[in-house]
Amino acid sequence: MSQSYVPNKSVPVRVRFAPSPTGYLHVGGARTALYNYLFARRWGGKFILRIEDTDEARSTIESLKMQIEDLKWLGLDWDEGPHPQTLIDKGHFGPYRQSQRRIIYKEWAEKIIAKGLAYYCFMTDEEISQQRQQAEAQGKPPQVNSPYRHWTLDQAQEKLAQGTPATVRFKVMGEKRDYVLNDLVRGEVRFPSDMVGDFVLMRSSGMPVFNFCCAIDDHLMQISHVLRAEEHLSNTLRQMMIFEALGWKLPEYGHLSIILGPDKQKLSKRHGATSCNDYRENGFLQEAMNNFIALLGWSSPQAQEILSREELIEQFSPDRLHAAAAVFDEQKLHWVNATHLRNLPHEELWQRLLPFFNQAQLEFPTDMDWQDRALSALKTSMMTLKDGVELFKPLAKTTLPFTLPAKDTMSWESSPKVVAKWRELIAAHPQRYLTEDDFHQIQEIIKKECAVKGKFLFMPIRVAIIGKPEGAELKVLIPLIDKEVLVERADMALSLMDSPL
RNA sequence: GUCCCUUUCGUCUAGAGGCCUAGGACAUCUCCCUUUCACGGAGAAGACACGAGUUCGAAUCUCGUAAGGGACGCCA
Repeated sequence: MSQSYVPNKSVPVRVRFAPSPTGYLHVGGARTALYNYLFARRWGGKFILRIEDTDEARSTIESLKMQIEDLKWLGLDWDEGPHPQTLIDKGHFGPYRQSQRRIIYKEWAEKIIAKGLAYYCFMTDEEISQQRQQAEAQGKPPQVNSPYRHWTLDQAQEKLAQGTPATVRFKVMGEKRDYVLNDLVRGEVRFPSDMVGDFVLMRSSGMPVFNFCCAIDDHLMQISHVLRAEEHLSNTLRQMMIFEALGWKLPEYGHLSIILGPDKQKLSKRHGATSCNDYRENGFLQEAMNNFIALLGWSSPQAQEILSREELIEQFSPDRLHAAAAVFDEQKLHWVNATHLRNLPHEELWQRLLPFFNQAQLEFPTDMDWQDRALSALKTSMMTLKDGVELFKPLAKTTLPFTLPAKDTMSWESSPKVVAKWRELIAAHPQRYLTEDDFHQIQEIIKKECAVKGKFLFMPIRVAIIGKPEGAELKVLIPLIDKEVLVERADMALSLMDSPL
C-alpha cells in the first residue's frame, strides 16, 4: 500500500455499485455505495449503478425502487444505470439490469465453451448433493466432479437437443497454481487454484450465475476499480479465472470489511434497525449517515470526525481503508447526527423537521422569526429530527402529560400558590405572546407576593408550562407559546393539584 | 474438514522498526458554565489477543496458537 493512492492515469476511473434488489438497502450496502461514489467523485470518474437481479426468485421491482429511493436520499447520484425516476437506463454500457443482459452472457458462455474452457453439465441436483455428501464423508472439499467434463461438444449438443436441461460449468485447469490478487485494502492475497471445483456459469434456466455476470459486466462496462464487501473475496478467484479464460485485463479490487452488530456478529435484522430507510424514518440526516458510515472502516487523514460530503470526496482514498470488521455504534451515530443537525441553517432544519411535525399533527407559526427563536432554544437537546416532535410539542396547542418528577414539584406546599398567581397574571396580559421582559416582570411579582424564590419559584411555573421540571430556559420558552395555551396549561396544573396526586 | 481474511481503550480509529510513557473521537466519570435540562469548556479513567522468533530496538517484520468472520451453491 502506498502512502497516497493515485489510480492509474491511463485507465479512466469507472466504478460501480451492484446491489441485488432483494430487500431494502442496508447500511453495509450503503457504505459500499458511498465508498464507490466517493472514489468516482474524488478521481473525476463515473459512478455506475448496476442491478444484479439474476436471482429470479428473490429479486423484485419493489426492492429495486426502495433501494433507489435510499440511494437518492443519501445523495449518491449515479452517472449510469437506471434513471432514478423512470428506471429507464442512462449511459452507453447498458442494459444495466442483469436480467436484461441474458443474451450477452449466453454469447460469452458459448465463446468460453468453444475455447474448451467450459462445458455443458447434465448433473441433477440429487447427483450433486450425493457427491457432496460423499466428499464430505471422506473429508475432502465438497467440490463437484462432473462426469460431463470430458464430453465432446457434439456429444453434449446431442443431449441438449433432446431437451435435457444443462448448466454451463467452468473448467478449472488441472495443474495447481496460485492466483495472486493485489487487493487495494488487503494487499497481496494468494488463492490456490484448487480452492474451487468446476463452478457453474449458467443455470439450466439460462440465467447466468453471479460470478459469471459480475466478471462479464465488469469488463464490458469497463469497470476500473471494484470496491465491494469482503464476502466476495473468495469469489474473486472465480472471477479471475473467467477474466483469464477470456484474455481480459483484470480491474483493481478492494475488499471492504463487513459491518458487525454490538454482539460482533454480522449486522442483521435481529440487531434492530439496519436499513437506511429505518434511519431516515427515525430522524437521521443523510449527511450524518454518510459521515458515520464513511468512518466505519475509513479514517480522514486529518483525524477529522465531522465531514461534509465535499470533505469526504476531497479526503477519500482507498489506502486509508481499514481491513478489520467494524461494529456499528449507534451512540456515535447519534452524536454525528446531533452535530450535523446543529450545523444546519435554521431554515433548512425547519424544512427537515416539517414532515415529522406533520406526522405528529403538530402545527406551528409559519413566521421565520418564531421558527428561528424556537430552534435556537431547542436544537441543542435534539439528537434526531424525531426528537424534535417531543421537544416542540410544548410549543404547540396541545395538552401535555405530567411526568412523575413534575408531580413531585407540584407537591411542594408553595406550588399551588405560585401557579395560581402565574395563571392570574398571564390571563390578564394584554398581548398574545409575552416578551422576555414581560416574563421577568411577572416572575418578580410572584416572587414578592408568594414569598418564594429559587427552584420553588421557577420549577412550578415550568411544570405548569411544559409538564416537566427540565428543559430550555423559561425566558426563551415562554415568548414562543401562545398566551391562551399558557392559561390552559396553568388551569390544568391547578386542577391536578386539587386532586390528590 | 480445506482454503482465504481479520485481531490497538467498551466502540470507531491513528500508527507502516526508534517520534509510543501508544494519539484522537464516541460513550463513561469528575469539575466549570448554568436558579433546571441540554449545549459548551477543562480534566480523569481506559487498549497493542497470546506465545515464540528476527533486531541494539517491535503495536509495527516472520512463524505458530487462539478467537471472530468469509468461501467451498443451478444465492449474491
